[in-house]
Amino acid sequence: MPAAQLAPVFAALGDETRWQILTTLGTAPASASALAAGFPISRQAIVKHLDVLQAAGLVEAARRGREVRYSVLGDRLSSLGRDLERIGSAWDRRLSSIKELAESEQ
Amino acid sequence: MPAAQLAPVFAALGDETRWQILTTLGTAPASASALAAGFPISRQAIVKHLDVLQAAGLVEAARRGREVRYSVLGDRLSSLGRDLERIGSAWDRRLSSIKELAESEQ
DNA sequence: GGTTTCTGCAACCATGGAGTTGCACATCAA
DNA sequence: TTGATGTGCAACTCCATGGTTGCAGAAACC
Repeated sequence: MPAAQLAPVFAALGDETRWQILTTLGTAPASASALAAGFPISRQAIVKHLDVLQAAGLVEAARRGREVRYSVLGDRLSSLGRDLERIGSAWDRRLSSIKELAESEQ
Repeated sequence: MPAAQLAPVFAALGDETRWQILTTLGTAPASASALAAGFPISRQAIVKHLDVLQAAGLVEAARRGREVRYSVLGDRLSSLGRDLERIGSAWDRRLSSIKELAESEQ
């Protein structure tokens, strides 16, 4: 039953800025300051977004000297995608069987 | 480039109550009033959630007499899942190639 | 017709979250 | 040592959103 606790992860994905951060990190790992240089918002705002993404397990942080380098976790997104696909097709199967039942009872 | 405009859909999915509504509708279609009977919140709150889900294309509404019956759109969730899976594995491929490059340059 | 049962609209409240600024602390380079 | 760069912490503002209540209108049932 992996359908539980999906909402927090989707909440993390449900922000346009966060998606831009993710796609940027999908290109190459980067620090919060480096990211902030390419965005119209403050470094602190970027850090907050990174915290959210990290809490959702979509990003990992690695300290290297005085800087913290963030990398995207693509496999997490992939497995999430597979979960979604499974759930969606399960719904479809169930609803189509209900439909058939209704039609046969008509 | 289907990576654009994903955030709004995930924003719709990023609410626990909305997930409960979706899974309930995944069992069988229902009206807002019928749904509200099974939730600790008002019918109006349910209606607002259904509006959000409908705007995200995750649910469809069909008027039947005086009631409006909502059904979940499983194929939408499935295709969303496939998109996610694709994006995530693309990130993984790119990052692992960067890693190899860094190691060979070491 | 009268009553019940749905839906629809509007106003309202309160919390969370996205963003800001300011400052202190740590690390690297000169 | 000094300066530059990067991070961490805290307080603050603003508005989107999840929730409420109240009432009016339409459809079904008696």
